[in-house]
Amino acid sequence: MNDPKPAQDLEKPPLSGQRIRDLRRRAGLTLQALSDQAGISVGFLSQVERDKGTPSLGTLAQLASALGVSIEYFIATPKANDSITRGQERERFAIADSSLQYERLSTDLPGGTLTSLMIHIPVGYSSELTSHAGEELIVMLDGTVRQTLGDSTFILNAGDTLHFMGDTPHSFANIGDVPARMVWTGTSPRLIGQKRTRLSRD
Amino acid sequence: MNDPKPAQDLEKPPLSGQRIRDLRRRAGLTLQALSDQAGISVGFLSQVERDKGTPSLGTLAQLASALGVSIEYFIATPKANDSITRGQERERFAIADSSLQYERLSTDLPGGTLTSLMIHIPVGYSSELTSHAGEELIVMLDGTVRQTLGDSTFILNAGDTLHFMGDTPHSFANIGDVPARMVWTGTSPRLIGQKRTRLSRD
DNA sequence: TAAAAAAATTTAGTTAAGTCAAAAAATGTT
DNA sequence: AACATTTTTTGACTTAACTAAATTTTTTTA
Repeated sequence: MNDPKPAQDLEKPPLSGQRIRDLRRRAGLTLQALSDQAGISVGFLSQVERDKGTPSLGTLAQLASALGVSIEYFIATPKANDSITRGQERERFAIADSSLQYERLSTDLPGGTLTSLMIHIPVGYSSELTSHAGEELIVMLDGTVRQTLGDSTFILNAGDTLHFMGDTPHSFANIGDVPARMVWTGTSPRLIGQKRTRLSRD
Repeated sequence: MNDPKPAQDLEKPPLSGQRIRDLRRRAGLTLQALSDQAGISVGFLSQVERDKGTPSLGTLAQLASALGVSIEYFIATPKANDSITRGQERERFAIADSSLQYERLSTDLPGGTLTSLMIHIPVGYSSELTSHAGEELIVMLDGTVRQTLGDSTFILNAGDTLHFMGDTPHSFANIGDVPARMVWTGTSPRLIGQKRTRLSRD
């Protein structure tokens, strides 16, 4: 742990005051009106909107609440590179020692939160129970899957979807007699530290 | 705009110190190591992790960067209700005066950012150019779509995907001879006061 | 198992920036 | 042009963001 590189050069906070202003105007509010709702002074709000001041997280939460959005909306996002994948060309990966296979649909966009996978679930496969931060949305394309979610259990067929917060313990299993396929999309950060094995296409 | 209810209930800032701690431990870092990387003192980091102190946005950005995640990861999220949709039961909606139809796959989870739609694109349909905050990911299920993205144009067939930031001006059109179908997923926030259908990218 | 080392927490501060109220300036309305 | 409304600026206050160092706790070592 020598020569630790500071993560940042004491940059400005990653807050876009312009987004607050745009939202306020879209809602047809004056500075005074919004400041009243958010419980801050009108002068400070003016400064925040013009990036001449930075609110604390608590104050930012109040602004978000008054404007009916979540805090993330105000966070400035860096520029990103787009990504396209081709159905005929995507490689399949497998978690180490697992028959589960998946294709990566999304890419790592700076500051992005979306991760999406095409998951191929063999007949009889059953996952372990897991939970983590972020949202998850499953779109079933083929087959039949039993999804547990907390104390609930859902049978999902092609066309069905399930949208839930990932911190609820959840698992899934292919209970049909054909391989199942789903599009899994999540907003948990990319913390996938598990080993991946590259498979040839079948 | 009278009797403005102050949003300030003297709440704690919406920060989950535990998430920072979990992430640090998962990365195998000591308090000292992470504080060095983030450029803050070890004592303060300890307090932040135990919710006994709140970092400024700038400091939070440094922590996020040092841990390789985005700020959103640390924001505490309220409890949510999960949602399931059935392929055979979902209603189709249309934008006013448009032949474009869509089904809602996701639900509104408090503090959530994920929105997902099944979009049915008639032959010959062409959308207007649009841009907005948030990420977008398209998974093509059927048909052929021409997607413009900034200066780029992509032909997307069944199985192809495209992942991009929504602030790049973009549009799409069905250029095939059969109806097209895509799963659209986005992280743009749900703006209060705006028609929900705005999210269908028109 | 005791001692040493490492890691985490607590404490007692400093200080700068978050935030204010009021004045001034800019903008909108009639 | 006069007035009202909205926004910005200004000069302050104060408190919490953040520190270094001491203390405690936990882990490692022999």
